[in-house]
Amino acid sequence: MELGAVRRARTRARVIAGAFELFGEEDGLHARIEDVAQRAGITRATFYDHFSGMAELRDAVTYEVTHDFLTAVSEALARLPDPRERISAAIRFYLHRVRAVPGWGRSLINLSANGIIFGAETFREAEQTVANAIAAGQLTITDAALGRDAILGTTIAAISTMLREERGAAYPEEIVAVILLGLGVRAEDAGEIAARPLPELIFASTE
Amino acid sequence: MELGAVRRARTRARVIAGAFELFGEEDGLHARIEDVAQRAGITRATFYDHFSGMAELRDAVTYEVTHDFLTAVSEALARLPDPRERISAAIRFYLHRVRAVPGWGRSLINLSANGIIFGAETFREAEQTVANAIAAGQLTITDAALGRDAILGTTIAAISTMLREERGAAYPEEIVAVILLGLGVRAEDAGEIAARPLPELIFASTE
DNA sequence: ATCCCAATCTGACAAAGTGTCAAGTTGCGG
DNA sequence: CCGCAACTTGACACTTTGTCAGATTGGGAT
Repeated sequence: MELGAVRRARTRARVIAGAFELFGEEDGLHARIEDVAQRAGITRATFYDHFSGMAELRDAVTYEVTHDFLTAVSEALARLPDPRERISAAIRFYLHRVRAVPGWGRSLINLSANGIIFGAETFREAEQTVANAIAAGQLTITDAALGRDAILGTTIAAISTMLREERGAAYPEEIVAVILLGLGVRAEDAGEIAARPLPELIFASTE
Repeated sequence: MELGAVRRARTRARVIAGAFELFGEEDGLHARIEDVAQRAGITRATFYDHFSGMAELRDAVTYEVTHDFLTAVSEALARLPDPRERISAAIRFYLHRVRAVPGWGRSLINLSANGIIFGAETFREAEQTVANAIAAGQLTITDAALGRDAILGTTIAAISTMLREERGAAYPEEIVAVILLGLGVRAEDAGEIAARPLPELIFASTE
């Protein structure tokens, strides 16, 4: 191990964890470097020893906060043979997590500079899954980008709604049913798929 | 007329028009007060004589830029008896305008602090229209907020996509068909409604 | 135990942007 | 062509960002 590397890593982790909290609070958009440093118990100078500025911090927090979740989701989805069920499960994982950890959702929304919560990776994955479902003849639409827009757009709107107003516990399943139906899944299948038990989600312990 | 009011109004209009241009450009998010003032051909001091700051300017531009369009849309929709067709036409008005005037779409996206392009007014209208369609027995969903999320979320994703990648001229109609189908419009109706000729859109001449 | 060196702290600085103000100039409306 | 409001000029205080030199601290190798 490099000299002082553990201390450095610990500090970095404290900064990211603190910033994540901050971004998830009311008015988290307007957090200043000073606030972030104070929350982490360090000085501004030290902050700049770890990050070049706010943009880099945002990227780091985004990565740290989504990476475990995203890989866990990816792995869980990989075990589902039906593309339609993969779509369903992905959306429900997101929405259930937002329901369970509202600060996570708020942080995500605040982190996204211009409303695009989902990174390029998620973007491509969603489109790919839709393409697979199309290839399997499960959908009536023929444009994967169209399906991706419906999925991600509706999901982010649902997240925003769940954070703003009280929605029932069944909201994620209802959202999924509407999306699947829109993509052309047969009506009698859409509801059933949306209600299937979710596979277990195992997070990599970064401890 | 008050003393000097016309000059004042003209200056204000120049500021708003210039800021609108600026917001629609690449990197329009980071426009400074100085830039806005320069574009309008005035000094910073004069800017502050009209607006308290960036937030108020953003509000003013948002209002100015959407109000005519929104009222025109509202009026055009009012003449459509079928709630499903009102949903369809509203979405298509937005998407076609973005296609015709990309700067308008970029400005809207940049103006929205956190991705919520649509103001509270539009929010309520969308939900109300969905509620009407539900009451008319045209949809299978029963939750108007759900329909609103699907409509607005998918629409904003589609706008974002149209500004980023090249999409065919038929994209708006395809988007509408997916949304209507998702809400539970019968498959044979969804496509037909999405393709109906749009009513004329008459803007109030603010000249 | 203790020594080394990277990590952190202290305190200061320059630069950029915001918001305000007083005093002077300009141009529209009567 | 007069008066008043709109605008300009030039300056200032304040906040936030980003950097830096020098002092201090703490983890890990010996």
